[in-house]
Amino acid sequence: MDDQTRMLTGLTGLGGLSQPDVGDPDSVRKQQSLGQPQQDIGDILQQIMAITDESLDEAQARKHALNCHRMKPALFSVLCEIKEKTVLSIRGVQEEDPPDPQIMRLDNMLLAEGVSGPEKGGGSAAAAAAAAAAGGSPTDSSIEHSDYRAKLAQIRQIYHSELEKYEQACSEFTNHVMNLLREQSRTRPISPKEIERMVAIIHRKFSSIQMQLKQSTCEAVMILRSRFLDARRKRRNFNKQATEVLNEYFYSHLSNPYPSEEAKEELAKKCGITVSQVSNWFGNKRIRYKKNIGKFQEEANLYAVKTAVDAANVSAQASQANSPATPNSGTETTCHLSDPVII
DNA sequence: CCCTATGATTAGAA
DNA sequence: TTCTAATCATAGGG
Repeated sequence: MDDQTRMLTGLTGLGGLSQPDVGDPDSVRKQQSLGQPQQDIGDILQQIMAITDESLDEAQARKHALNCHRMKPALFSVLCEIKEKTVLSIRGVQEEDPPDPQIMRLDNMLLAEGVSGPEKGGGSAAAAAAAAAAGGSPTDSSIEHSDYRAKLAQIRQIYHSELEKYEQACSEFTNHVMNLLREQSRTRPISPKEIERMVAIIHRKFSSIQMQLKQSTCEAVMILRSRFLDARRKRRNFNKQATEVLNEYFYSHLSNPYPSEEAKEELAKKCGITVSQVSNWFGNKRIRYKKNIGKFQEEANLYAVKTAVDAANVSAQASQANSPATPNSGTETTCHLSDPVII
């Protein structure tokens, strides 16, 4: 609408070209009043005022008339020429900005914290449940962990929905502007470069909003993290079962108590703790055992017996599966003798 | 309270 | 990088 007005006034300014098409009812009076500038301005004002009263259909009709005017191509080429001259000055304004280091830093942090990027473990609740199930019984540490994860997931969700909203708004706005420019390009010359520039400006504006979002998300994660670390400082002992599993492994590999990465992972899963906790445990255990072997002798014997008993139980269970009434399933030999079973 | 056990953190070595 | 060794900070028992 605004552009139409400009177009119309522009044309009238170029020697009343539009008047025959526009159908100005006051054209006669206007010609008469050429010698009186005040009167002329009054007419123009009236015309302008009249435009605002026009219905959309009328405006559309005017636009169409304008586009079909016989002088239009000539005018258009003149405008193109003018544009050609002025575009050089516009080009100088164009600035090239490399990826903002600030936003890159924020991106990296969000990625590292698992807020952006691919979803890990498919949500906090599922992950916590999986951890609890793997560990047999849910430990305090896993509860705290799940709490942290839940909070992080919440932040993550908000971040993503906001980001999506911004992106949608940005593309919508860009589309709108592009359509507007395309529409305008029928009546005034617009180079693709200009459209590109416009889009870049819009994107810059929106990315500055995104940066704010990223910044506040980072802050939220930092606060959550510090609170979680504080909570973690309240050390919880591992549950009995976990300690047993770890000790069993330790004493049955006493000659080389260095579990491989895979073994650590399995132990972690069995105990419902993290791999680094397993590493910490073995680190502590090795050094403390080495420092005072005597103190741990009793424990060592206990676990040596335990593993032996467990082994016996395993074979006993295997035999019981076929004859549950077996009273003394002591050794492998008795098992073999009482049951002709494949183990 | 104190004392010991124990999980976590750290610097530095391998 | 992982591992050691020292150390910190808390849990838990008396």
